[in-house]
Amino acid sequence: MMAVSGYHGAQVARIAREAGVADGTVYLYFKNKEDILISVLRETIGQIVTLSTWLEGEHPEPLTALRKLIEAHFRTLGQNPELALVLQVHVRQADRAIREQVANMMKPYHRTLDRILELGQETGAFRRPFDVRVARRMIFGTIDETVSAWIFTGAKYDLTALVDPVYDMLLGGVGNRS
Amino acid sequence: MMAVSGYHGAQVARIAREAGVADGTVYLYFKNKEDILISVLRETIGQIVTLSTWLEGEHPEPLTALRKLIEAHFRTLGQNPELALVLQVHVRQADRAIREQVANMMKPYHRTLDRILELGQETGAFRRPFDVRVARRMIFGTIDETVSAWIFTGAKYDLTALVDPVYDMLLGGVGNRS
Amino acid sequence: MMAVSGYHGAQVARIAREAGVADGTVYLYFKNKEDILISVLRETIGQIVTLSTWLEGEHPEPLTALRKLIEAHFRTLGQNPELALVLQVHVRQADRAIREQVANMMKPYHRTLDRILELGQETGAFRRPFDVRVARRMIFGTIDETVSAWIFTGAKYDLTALVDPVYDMLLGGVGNRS
Amino acid sequence: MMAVSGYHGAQVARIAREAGVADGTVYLYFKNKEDILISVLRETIGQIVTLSTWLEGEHPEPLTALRKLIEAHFRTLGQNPELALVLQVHVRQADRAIREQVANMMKPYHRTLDRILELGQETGAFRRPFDVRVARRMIFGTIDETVSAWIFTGAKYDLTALVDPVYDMLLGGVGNRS
DNA sequence: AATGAATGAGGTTTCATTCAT
DNA sequence: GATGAATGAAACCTCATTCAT
Repeated sequence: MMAVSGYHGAQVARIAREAGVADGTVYLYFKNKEDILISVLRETIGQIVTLSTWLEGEHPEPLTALRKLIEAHFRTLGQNPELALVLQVHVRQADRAIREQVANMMKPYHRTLDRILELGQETGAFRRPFDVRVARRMIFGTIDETVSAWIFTGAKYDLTALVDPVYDMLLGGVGNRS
Repeated sequence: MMAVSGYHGAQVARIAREAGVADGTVYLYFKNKEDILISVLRETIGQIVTLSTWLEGEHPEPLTALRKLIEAHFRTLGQNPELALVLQVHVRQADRAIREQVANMMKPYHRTLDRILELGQETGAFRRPFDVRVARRMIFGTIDETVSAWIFTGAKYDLTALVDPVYDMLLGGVGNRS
Repeated sequence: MMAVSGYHGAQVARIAREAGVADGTVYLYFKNKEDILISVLRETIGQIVTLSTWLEGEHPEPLTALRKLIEAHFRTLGQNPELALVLQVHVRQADRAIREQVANMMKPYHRTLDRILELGQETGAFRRPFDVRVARRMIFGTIDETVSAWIFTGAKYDLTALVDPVYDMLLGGVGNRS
Repeated sequence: MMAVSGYHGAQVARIAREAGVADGTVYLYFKNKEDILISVLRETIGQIVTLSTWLEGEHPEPLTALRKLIEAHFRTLGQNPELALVLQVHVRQADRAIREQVANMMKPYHRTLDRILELGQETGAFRRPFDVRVARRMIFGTIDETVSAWIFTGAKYDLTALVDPVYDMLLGGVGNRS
């Protein structure tokens, strides 16, 4: 009951209407408006986080793990532009408290990335030396910017088609090493 | 008079208070609330955009141009955390109209990046093949995420110290090509 | 619910208070402040206009029609001093846009008056020659001034008692033709 | 200095600009905004009132006096549409206190009208019986409506051309006495 | 005498939240 | 459980008025 699908970053009245219930009914399921956003986020972010952790276990090879991670991220949001909109746009409209909660939710994801990177450096799959935090921010920033660009242009193309180009780009960088 | 330094994101009353003037005074210098934000942004973004264009002309060598671009971006925002906060946080809280104006302001910057990338591919400074848009989003996304991380942790360290690590990361990627 | 009786001319807060509801409640029934005034006017003017048109059809005899018109006008406003106050005072405080809408609402009334006057001239009930517009303005101006005087003195006496004196006055003028 | 010509029913800033002085300067000549309106009114109404009293003395014959009165009224306002606008429109936008002051200023005018009417009834120039107040309201209402119509259509035609038609109308009424 | 930048009270409108039904 | 009419705090903005220069 009361699927939190229709969060458009708008008035509670609109959320209620899109969920097909009365305004007051919303408050039977959520404490307040902030709680609605948090719930939507927990659901979406949780999905990505859970998937990333599971993938890490499933694919011990760092290169494969990284590729699967990107794929999971793009697939999850690509299948649900509405939720991507919330994540890329509306979260940033929220106040400090919410943004901190989101940051906390994302932490496992960042730690997974860190572990993949560290393991890859140990196994020689990734080159040395680089600061793991810098690399993590590059990976996350690139994914984030790619999703945002996709959202802002109207989510018209297939996001998963960018998994390999982005993966290659992150792996090889722009420089010509030869 | 009425320096636009104190834009902390929210009510006109707060902006006025932080600027040390009465509510109504704000409207002697700005048409409306949106105008305040746009003004702050034009100033900051304009600075980055102008600098990037100038740097491109000054440094014909693509690798140097890219490094200088990152340096200019980090230096401009690093010197003014307050404005960085507006750019990284408050712009995204604004409505569609403002975000589109910001996107337009940023276009020259993106085009500069594209030109640097294309030139680098021609001269062999950058490797082939890669999609310029994907590369541009990686570069911009990485810079953006790096600045955001800096802001969210309280702008405590020196942002320009990250110019070289980020530059190297973007150039080499995470992969081990040997 | 939310009878539009309590329009006393000024702040929405006052209108709300006099209607016994909260400020925000007003906006459940009216789009904005202008809409409140327009609604009150449409109701009152509509009543007078409708009545005048109906009377014109009912009483083909121009003299009777004119008398009935004056009676209808005085009776409608006489029964509702509050609405008369709005019509005689507050409309004139409104901006150009509203006054033009009111002028449009009144047009059928003026046309009815014109038709009665023209018919009366043809049948010989009214004297020739006179400019219908001048006559119409005399009739309307006299009615209007009579109502205004009644309002400004506190609506203490019975307005309908003036139907015959005004009717006689308009018919005979002040001059002594003998 | 500071001719009160440019009262457009608007902001003090506009009045000041049209008078070619700074905002603050207005307050050297007027106590407050209400005082500006009152001054403009005293000037205009005073002119009409003075003229009407003088005319009454100058023309002992009631019929002539009435005609001269209408002429004075139309000529005064006809020569100065700006002031007519204030009188016909902006006064009615003012609050109760101002309207009462205006009513007081107009009293001598109304008394003059009353005296002319009473004298006319005694001399037989005007017919008996009619209630002087009803007649006065007819005369004043007709004049007022005629001026208002002239103003609202943009003050394009010559108002004084209506002196005789209106005078005849008021004298003869619409009825056919034969 | 004159200025005009600054003020801040007060107006309209929105919308998250409540509660009687 | 569900409703949705009603609420009222709070936001933006205007403009008559003041006062240091």
